[in-house]
Amino acid sequence: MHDTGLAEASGLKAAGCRNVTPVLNRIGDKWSVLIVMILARRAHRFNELKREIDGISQRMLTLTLRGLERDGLVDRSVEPTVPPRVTYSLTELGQSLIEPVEALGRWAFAHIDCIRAAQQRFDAAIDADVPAQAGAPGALRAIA
Amino acid sequence: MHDTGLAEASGLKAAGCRNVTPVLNRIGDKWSVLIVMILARRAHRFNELKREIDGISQRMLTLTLRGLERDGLVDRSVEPTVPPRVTYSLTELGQSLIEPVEALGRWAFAHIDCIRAAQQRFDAAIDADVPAQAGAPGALRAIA
DNA sequence: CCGTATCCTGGTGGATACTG
DNA sequence: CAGTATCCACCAGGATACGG
Repeated sequence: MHDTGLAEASGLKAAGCRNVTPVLNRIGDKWSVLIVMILARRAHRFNELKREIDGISQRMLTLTLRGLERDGLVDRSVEPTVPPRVTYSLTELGQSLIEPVEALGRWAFAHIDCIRAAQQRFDAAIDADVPAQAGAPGALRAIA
Repeated sequence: MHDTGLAEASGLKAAGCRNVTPVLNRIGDKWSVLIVMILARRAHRFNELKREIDGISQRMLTLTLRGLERDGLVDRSVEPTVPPRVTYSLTELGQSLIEPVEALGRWAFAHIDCIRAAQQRFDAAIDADVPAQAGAPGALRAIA
């Protein structure tokens, strides 16, 4: 395992985390990654995105798009026709994000079964330990 | 319908996203990645983690740890001494997460300046467009 | 030391109605 | 079409107190 990166002893610990955190906040939110992945295929217009995602509110689409634009990941171009024609696309920076995100996606895809199995084992163990009746004070089990 | 690669040029549709989303919810939360990265260096005991993170509440530490354990990323071992000695460490699965997360970390580190520059440009443009007086209805600008 | 139970607040995000 | 403005429900998560 090459250790070129973050987890190296002391140096990058705090520094590395402080750099990753804001990025995580962005890609960790409900819609950003999804939008980036959709725009990775091709540029989309506003309502095109809204239809494709379906489940997102206008508000959140606008907000997320603004955030991505602010971070320089997405480009917003307006053709001053009437009605206005607004097209969203990935910037170079945005495209460079695809690779690490896909790496994560591949990891998720590769291990999803493993994770689900672990979850079921865990939940089963809980039930075994706690044959408790309804209403009994549980053990912080808001996990399930 | 097994799509081996997540995002071939045109690929990555809903199926891929549904696999990534739960993972994103985990690594996207406030503490999970941080904990995983700390445990990547060495196993820690509960209060050791609490001290190292400092800013986290017991509640969230417990909750996050439980979540990671449930997903099979973290192993919790209790030595039945008194007082109890509980040690948390990464499982194999947990260790395999380090690589893609570090990839993201490297991306963040490499582009953080670029992002901050974009943000400042964006904010400056907003201020230029809106020399508005205080109290004026702004344009969804809860971004800054 | 390692948690759990309870209370409470602030922010996230959905629904809805309105505009250019 | 492409947003904005406003209201509101929900719950993540901090503070605190207690228990094995």
